[in-house]
Amino acid sequence: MKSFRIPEATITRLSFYSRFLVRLDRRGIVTVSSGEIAEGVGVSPAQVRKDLAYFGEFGTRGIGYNVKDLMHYTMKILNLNQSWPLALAGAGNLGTFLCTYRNFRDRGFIITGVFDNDLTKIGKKIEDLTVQPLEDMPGVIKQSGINVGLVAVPSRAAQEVVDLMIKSGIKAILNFASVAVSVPDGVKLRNVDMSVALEVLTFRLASRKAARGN
Amino acid sequence: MKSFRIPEATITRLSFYSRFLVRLDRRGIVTVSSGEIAEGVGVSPAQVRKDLAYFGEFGTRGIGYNVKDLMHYTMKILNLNQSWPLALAGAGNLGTFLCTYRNFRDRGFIITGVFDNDLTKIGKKIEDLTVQPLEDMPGVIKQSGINVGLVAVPSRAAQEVVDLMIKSGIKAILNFASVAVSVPDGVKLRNVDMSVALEVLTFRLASRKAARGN
DNA sequence: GTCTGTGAAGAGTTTCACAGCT
DNA sequence: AGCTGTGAAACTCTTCACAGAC
Repeated sequence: MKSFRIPEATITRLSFYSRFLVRLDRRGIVTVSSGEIAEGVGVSPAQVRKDLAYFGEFGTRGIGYNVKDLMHYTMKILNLNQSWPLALAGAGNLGTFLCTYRNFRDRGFIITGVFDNDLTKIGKKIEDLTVQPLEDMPGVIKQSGINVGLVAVPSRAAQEVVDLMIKSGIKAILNFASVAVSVPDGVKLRNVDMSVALEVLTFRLASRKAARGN
Repeated sequence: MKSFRIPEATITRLSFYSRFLVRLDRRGIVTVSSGEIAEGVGVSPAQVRKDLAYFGEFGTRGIGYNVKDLMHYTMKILNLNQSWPLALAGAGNLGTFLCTYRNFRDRGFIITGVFDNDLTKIGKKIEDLTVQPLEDMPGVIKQSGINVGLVAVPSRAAQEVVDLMIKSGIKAILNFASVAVSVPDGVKLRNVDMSVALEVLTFRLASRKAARGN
């Protein structure tokens, strides 16, 4: 544990390394080299070593890394050795899907409350959850000590919901609405927009004739 | 139109600029400055100007940019002045959600075929689509001239489905499975993993006590 | 005065290449 | 011999700051 500001990209890759190590561990593999990790997640071996070096010395020269140990280290760095309760605003198609999304549960993210202000949705059962009125959200967040919120409401309602979450004590927000929302200092925010990813893809696709590959 | 290799990040931002401009245009706003765009999408004004400069000179000094014109330019750069048919593999929770995802349609991405090899899913109606057997996918892709594929199958099946798509003539793939898949040169690939975004968030959340904010 | 377009400086990230340990 | 950990070099991306156009 040494450095100060760790690159965003390093954290993202750490998350991939961690998943890859879980898979190796399940297959009973004991030792792995930076080259094998690199191969498995699609980066360079030096990158893997540099990324890990931000957090300590986890390997053995001449040998590589112990899979179980490194898996635990990466999980610990990402704070995945605990489970994270989540508050979800929005019970439409996206919200409903997120409740069923296994990747969240597999990594310790548990949706604990679903909220909407649409009367036709309140009371609806999604998996083992019941959609609650939005005005109950602050109480539930405070009572359950939830720190992380998911915003899956229409764009026009996003800022309002974000404000309400922050007032309720939420410290980090994953925003699925395709609009920039503002948060005060100290609150972490990330946006996820699946169609942005598609647009990058179609841009590259069409420019492949003009410029060279990729 | 001048530069050669345009940064990934520039394309991503262009996609945000484009959305923001659509919104301005709907509100009847005629002119916008780089500063206002910057404010609206959360980047610096110089960044906005640099990004646009990769593709040409779209503004007027002393005035700013014409909203309608710049909107059209950005759409054209991203190849969104056409509609893109998509092939979707996987009709589970994620696949079903993607069929209903309005952000895709709004930007011209139309899911044209849904495929699965689960007999309990084949024949199921999702919106106006019917789930077809996976073995029919190559035929549909070729016949409809589909270039872009969405992979929403379980991780273990991802590589197999990707290979099938490529054999069928798909040139770009958006992979939602949380596993690295490999594609030959010339095929574009992007991965989307919503829980990675959450993990970056929880990392920052927990390290805020140790280091300084964000 | 306002705001764009851009070369140059600055900051940040990745790759190289090798010393050092097993 | 094999593989990690790491300074230094190379590269990429962002910000600065100002000339030029309105």
